[in-house]
Amino acid sequence: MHQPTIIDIARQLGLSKSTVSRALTAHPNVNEKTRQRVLELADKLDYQRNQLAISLLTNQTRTVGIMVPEFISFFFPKVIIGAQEELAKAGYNVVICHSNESYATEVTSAKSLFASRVDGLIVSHTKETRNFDHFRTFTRKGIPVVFFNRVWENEEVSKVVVDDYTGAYQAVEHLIQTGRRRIAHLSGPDTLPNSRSRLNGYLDALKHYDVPVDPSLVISYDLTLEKANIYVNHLLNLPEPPDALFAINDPTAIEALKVVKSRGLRVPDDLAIVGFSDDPISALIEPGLTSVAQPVSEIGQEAARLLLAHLTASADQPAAPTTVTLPTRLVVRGSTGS
Amino acid sequence: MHQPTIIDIARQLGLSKSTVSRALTAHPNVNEKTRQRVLELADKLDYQRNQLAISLLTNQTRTVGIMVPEFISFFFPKVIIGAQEELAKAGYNVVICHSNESYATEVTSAKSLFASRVDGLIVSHTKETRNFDHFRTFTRKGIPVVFFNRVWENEEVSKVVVDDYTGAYQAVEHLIQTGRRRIAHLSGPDTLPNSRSRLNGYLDALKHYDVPVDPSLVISYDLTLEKANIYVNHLLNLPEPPDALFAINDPTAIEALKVVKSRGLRVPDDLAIVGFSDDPISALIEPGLTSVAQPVSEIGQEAARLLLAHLTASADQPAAPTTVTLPTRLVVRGSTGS
DNA sequence: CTGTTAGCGCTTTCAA
DNA sequence: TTGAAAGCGCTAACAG
Repeated sequence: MHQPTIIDIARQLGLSKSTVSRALTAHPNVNEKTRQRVLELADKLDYQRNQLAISLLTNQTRTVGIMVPEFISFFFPKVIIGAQEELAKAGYNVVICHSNESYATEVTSAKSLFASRVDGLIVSHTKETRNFDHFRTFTRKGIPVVFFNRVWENEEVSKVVVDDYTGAYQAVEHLIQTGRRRIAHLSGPDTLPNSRSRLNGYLDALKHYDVPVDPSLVISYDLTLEKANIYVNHLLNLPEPPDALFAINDPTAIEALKVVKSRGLRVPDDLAIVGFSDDPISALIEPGLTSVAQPVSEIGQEAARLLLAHLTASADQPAAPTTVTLPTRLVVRGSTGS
Repeated sequence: MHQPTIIDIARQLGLSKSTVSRALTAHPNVNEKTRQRVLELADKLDYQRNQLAISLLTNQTRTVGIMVPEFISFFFPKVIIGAQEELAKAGYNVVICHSNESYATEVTSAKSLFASRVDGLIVSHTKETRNFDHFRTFTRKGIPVVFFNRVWENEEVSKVVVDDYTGAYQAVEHLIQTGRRRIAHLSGPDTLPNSRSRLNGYLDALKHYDVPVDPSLVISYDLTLEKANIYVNHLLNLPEPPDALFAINDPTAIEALKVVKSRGLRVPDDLAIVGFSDDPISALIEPGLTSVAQPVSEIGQEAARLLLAHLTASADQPAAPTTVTLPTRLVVRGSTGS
């Protein structure tokens, strides 16, 4: 099972390996006839270049790592595809790692990506991540890291986020303007910046419309569906239950919808519901789920563009860390209206 | 931005790089004190081993490539996660490629994975793939390739499939037993083996129950939702429209459901619908979609196990190509019953 | 246009 | 227990 190398080709053709290398890499300084002979034999031997050797030598792999906490929901796969398209145009390959929301796995993956010398990193971290040392390993060595969705706060790295605050604000505004007063919020862990931004949007909308904030209607939880189920039931069991729910994301909102239905209540009459991200499922269920849409593919594209900017920047002319904020858009469906 | 190497450590400690290498790789023949000194300095310098160099030398990357045609639907991500879990246990990393159903992309990805010397491959090919030479590059060099879902036919490679035939048979049997006689089938391209198996299950079920086969009710298409929409409308416009539809997959079935509803018809009264794969969405929509469930994670785990068997087999004791067939299970919901 | 040489970072004999 | 040397497959000066 010996894999042919340029030395095999060189020997069989009575050439030096440099010439073979040149012929194979479309180097100008090679006799056209020589190149033909090399190409032919390479084809015949089914020669496949060894990228490991090249990367070791050139000190670049032309590979980018993408780290996400999960990729079962539509969001992360779509971001990845968006990023991959941009990266592919520039000749970069992509290695995808999903941590399954586990900090330990994230650290291991980061180490492994570093060991295989990726040229850059695009990251949305786990909900457990509080220590970012495994990413500092990269930045300290000048390997660019771009965050999206869940971003490394107070750090000089490029980031792509959406306007979570305004998205949340508009969602709650919509609920108020359609007559709701007791609006609950199922929020994510406050380690996640986007979770906090959405909470702030919620609070400010209430404030702006003089709707009193009831702390018992604001619950922060760990984003598991089991907990969502428990908390929605808890809210509905309250002596004064909410008349609306703004959920941190669509899976939570859909879980809420199931709970409401299973209790024989109606959406939106008994509880209006708004989600976040506009998962395609939202349009398929009944009633349709009102949701704050994010430009998902664009997030990936933007992250890739920022990374490429850093990748192509020269050492003496480094690209400055940039934060790109993309707009959200409220999509109104049956879960909040008629 | 110089990355420290074992030579840096060796120099600073007045050792040879061999000793440093031994200390770092937990080799037994190193003085414990020496090891401590090395480990300490490595930590201080933030030394990270260069996997490229190791792979080049050892001729193994401990990396496995997984190639899928898409990963927006729940199926492929879940297979990947299942495979990844198994592979991680054995100390293998995973590189994920999605071809976006493009043959050209698949070929490019395969070349790139080969160039970076993955130790093995797990593949579900695109619907366009008819030429498998890019996979033969691997098998010919003794690099194991395991197919799943969409498999390389008539080839001595390991495969993981589900019992598509029986799944389809039971779906159609269920439709017949609940009183349907004009059962349409939206089938996939006949380049895909599983598509043909499902078609055969459909045909045999009709035959077994003496339901005449009407060729105008069997439509093979390219799996795009736009076409699905057109063909469902076409079927409903027939002078004698079908009273049931067996769809090749859940997205198609859900598209059909939307079409039926948009025409003011009812499911299942006017058209009963069955899908394939039991996408989680199927339980969320109304009516719930009857579907043939596959053991998705197990497909990935099984594929990983087969690959590992090949990976750990010695050259003189190679693992034999094996085909694993996993069972399907009909999940009945509102789209075919009350 | 082609060959020679050095070396990317690491592991692994073979000697000491 | 440690060091010296060879070499994985390749590219890139430098000479010729």
